Amino acid sequence: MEETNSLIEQRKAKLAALRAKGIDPFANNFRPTEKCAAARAHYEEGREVALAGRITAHRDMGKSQFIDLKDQSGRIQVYAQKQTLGDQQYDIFKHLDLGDFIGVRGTMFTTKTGEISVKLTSFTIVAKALRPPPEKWHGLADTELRYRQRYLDLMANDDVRQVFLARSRIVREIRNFFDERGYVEVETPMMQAIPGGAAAQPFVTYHNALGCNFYLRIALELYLKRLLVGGIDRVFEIGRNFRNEGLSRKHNPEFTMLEAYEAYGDYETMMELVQSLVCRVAQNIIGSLKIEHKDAGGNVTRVIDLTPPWKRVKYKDIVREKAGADWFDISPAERRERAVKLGAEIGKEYEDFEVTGAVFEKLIEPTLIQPTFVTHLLKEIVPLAKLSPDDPSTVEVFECCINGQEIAPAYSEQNDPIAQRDRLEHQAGGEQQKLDEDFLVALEHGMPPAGGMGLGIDRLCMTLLGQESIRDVILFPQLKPK
RNA sequence: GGGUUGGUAGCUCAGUCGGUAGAGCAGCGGCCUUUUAAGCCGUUGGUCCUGGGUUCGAGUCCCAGCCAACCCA
Repeated sequence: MEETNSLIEQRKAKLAALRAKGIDPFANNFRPTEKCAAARAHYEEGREVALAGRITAHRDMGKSQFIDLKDQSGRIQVYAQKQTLGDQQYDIFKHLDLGDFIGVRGTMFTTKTGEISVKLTSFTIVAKALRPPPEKWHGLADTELRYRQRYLDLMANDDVRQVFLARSRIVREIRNFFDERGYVEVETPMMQAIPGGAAAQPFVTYHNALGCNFYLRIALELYLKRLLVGGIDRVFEIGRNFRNEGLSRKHNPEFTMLEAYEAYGDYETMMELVQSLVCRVAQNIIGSLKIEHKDAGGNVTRVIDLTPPWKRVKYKDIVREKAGADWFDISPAERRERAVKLGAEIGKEYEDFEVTGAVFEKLIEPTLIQPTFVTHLLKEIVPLAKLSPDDPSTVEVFECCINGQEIAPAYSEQNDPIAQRDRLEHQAGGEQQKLDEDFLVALEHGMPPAGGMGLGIDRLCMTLLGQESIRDVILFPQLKPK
């Protein structure tokens, strides 16, 4: 059913009136010569310009009109006089609506209040808007409308638009970084018969012609390692992962992951890489290594200082610090009891290492606001990494935490096919179909030793752009269909 | 899954103790040829999220549901 109201009816009537005058309200015959921001930047009294954009404000002075014209680059004021346009054209111009797209030709001048403007000589309606735009001063505030109809959010809220333009620049800068380091960007399957590389619930879909189920990928890892086997020594991918889990301020079911693998590197190589990457992006895109996060009132709530070198701490050490120096010496039952006492939620089915993991997640991770590499996690947590030679209960791994969130895990990749099979079989717990046999075959053909890392692009953007919700760095976050 | 808060005009929001549904912006008409959240005068516009209930009477109180944000799991 088509929803309607009197404002839409009025605009449709205007549309019909324009057509009755022989005007095409959706004419595609206007070619702007420059953007609004460029026109303002290259001001020259009397210079002729042709600009196109949306009408975002309208000030009626009787025999003259002011409008604000806005395109992707910014806004510029357009001034129309009855005298220069003639009665007919002036009347049409006067009855344009907020939200309409028009093309304008005119000459540049400065008003007596000092605003660079365009004195209109002619205009073309290129897209009539049939619905009114959001309120000009307060913008669009309703979160549900902002997410469901993001185009309204982008048109009304300039700070929102800036966030997404910055996200685009961040991703481009990441690509430049890897390109300069000789990495090859690839694309691997999103639909996988066996979803591997992480512990997460996948989404299932069905392929009609092949007659079988596929899973949407939960990680990029196993395919990128196949490429190491194939001889692509430095490889990365930026792409969507899908995890069938709850939604929250920090979780969207589909999210963007960066993974990178470098042959003959290890987790230390990756540590340097993550630190350099994040610092470079911050410096070049945000313009600073000190990132301010603000509350709704604009007060600075915390400052994240990315200045290297970042703090390093071993997982066991930081756990001992918060959970007791004897944490790893007491019995699993005692650990469980103490974890509960410390306020961690412990599921009945949790294994011993998961109890420690819960303590880390609940008590430690949220406190790691400044960038910190937590290294040498327990081997059970990361089955695809190499064991540490000096403590084989841990692996050569780090988890990079910033802003109280994990944003980048990395490790020295396990390339011993027999050890890898043992670890994966142990993790699968006898469920043979969960084993990606082809990945193990690939390893048996020989994979060079390598360092690998993953980095959540959405969370990096939250951190760098001062956003407290993942929905504010994803253009169309998942919502329940209405 | 649990808790808290919210859903009123196209948008941003008021709505008192249960008693005729309000403002600003936007729209429409009028005045104004350098305004800029333009101004002034007039004016249109409502499934008060949905469905029940209580009541002489419900935007308001009660119950159930839907959607969202936040917190917790």
